[in-house]
Amino acid sequence: MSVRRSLLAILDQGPCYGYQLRAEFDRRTGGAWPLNVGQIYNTLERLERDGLVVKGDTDEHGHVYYAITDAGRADVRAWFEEAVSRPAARDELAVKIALAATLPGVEADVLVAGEHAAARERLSALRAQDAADDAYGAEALAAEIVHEGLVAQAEAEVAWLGRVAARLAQHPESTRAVALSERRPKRGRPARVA
Amino acid sequence: MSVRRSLLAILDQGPCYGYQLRAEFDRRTGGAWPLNVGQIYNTLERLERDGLVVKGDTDEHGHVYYAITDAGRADVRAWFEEAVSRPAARDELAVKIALAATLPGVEADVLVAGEHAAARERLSALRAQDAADDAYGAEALAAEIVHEGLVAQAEAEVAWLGRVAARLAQHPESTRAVALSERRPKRGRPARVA
DNA sequence: CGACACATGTAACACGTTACATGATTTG
DNA sequence: CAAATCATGTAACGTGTTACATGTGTCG
Repeated sequence: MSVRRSLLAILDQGPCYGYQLRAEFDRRTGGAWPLNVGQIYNTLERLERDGLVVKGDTDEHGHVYYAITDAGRADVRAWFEEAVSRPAARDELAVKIALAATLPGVEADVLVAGEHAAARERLSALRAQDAADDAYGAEALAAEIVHEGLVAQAEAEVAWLGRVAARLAQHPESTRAVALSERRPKRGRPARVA
Repeated sequence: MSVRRSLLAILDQGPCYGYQLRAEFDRRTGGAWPLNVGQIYNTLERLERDGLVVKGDTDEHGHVYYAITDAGRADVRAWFEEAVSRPAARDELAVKIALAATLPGVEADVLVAGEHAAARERLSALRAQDAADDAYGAEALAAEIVHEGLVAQAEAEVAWLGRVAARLAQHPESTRAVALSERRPKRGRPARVA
């Protein structure tokens, strides 16, 4: 949903053609998450199908411009007005760690140590690189915002993994991993209620 | 990729039937990210198609068991051995904030304030709830690990959004938002190189 | 000329997600 | 009995992602 909404938000500034959209997206998000061009055209087709943009004419250079519609504008406004829903997606790392800690036969401590090291390395790499590479003004601001976000997330991850490692060290595997449950219809956690 | 791998990791403990897999996944991930049952059967089909599991016979209760194959075991081992790739996905919040900060006409300060408030609320809610509800032993451990991860992430998000808000307050919109670029083939960021 | 960036597009696929249909069994 | 849970499955869809085909223009 992120790419789709982003393209729409950019188109809210005025008609754009495909390649231009990628450039705009890239410079406005600091170049993290590079976007495959093919996806732009794909997404534009779907946006048109849904009535959020319309395909305009081709200009003298052969550029095919797309323009946002009223419905599209409404969608953008809604996106910017509502807060994003969190935690949106299953976090692969969290899921993996949780499973590793509870599945017998998995060396959770080793696994966590590995992830911890990897996280620390990512953090170092992030800190080493200058956020505002060659950018100026607003583009530099965007790059810095994104960069700071990535750093904050990496820091949190490192701290969390450290705590997990400590926790696991206290519990021997035999008291932490648990085999598959036998059928136990009512026992165990009751059904989730809203 | 997270669900698929998780189911495979559970099946590595022994044959399971669909409903059982959901229960195992749920209790081993602390009940965050509840999993739709339909998805289990879906995923099992795809895993079988890829030769990572095989569909076994039906037992006396009508339960259809699936068993992992050697290829499946190799896949699980690889998952547990390699560190997850990060930052994996485009972070919707980061993308949204970055775009809001650079697109003219978007009240980025208001938007960030809203997200900041929402993030603080999420953090409060997380802190209010007891991680290990009614769980015991290993299941409680899993729930706590996941819970701590969510808290750490929420804390990082709150701190980051606070910094972003401060940053935006220093820059008036006129110096931060930037209109769509005119065609500038060579100027601007050079093409990404590996 | 040859390489490369610019530019548009198509086709296929992966994973995740939900809605729905169906039936057996349990339990208040 | 009725409602809820257990259980299996199907069909459809959404976004994201990649690989590929194709052509123009530019520059060393």
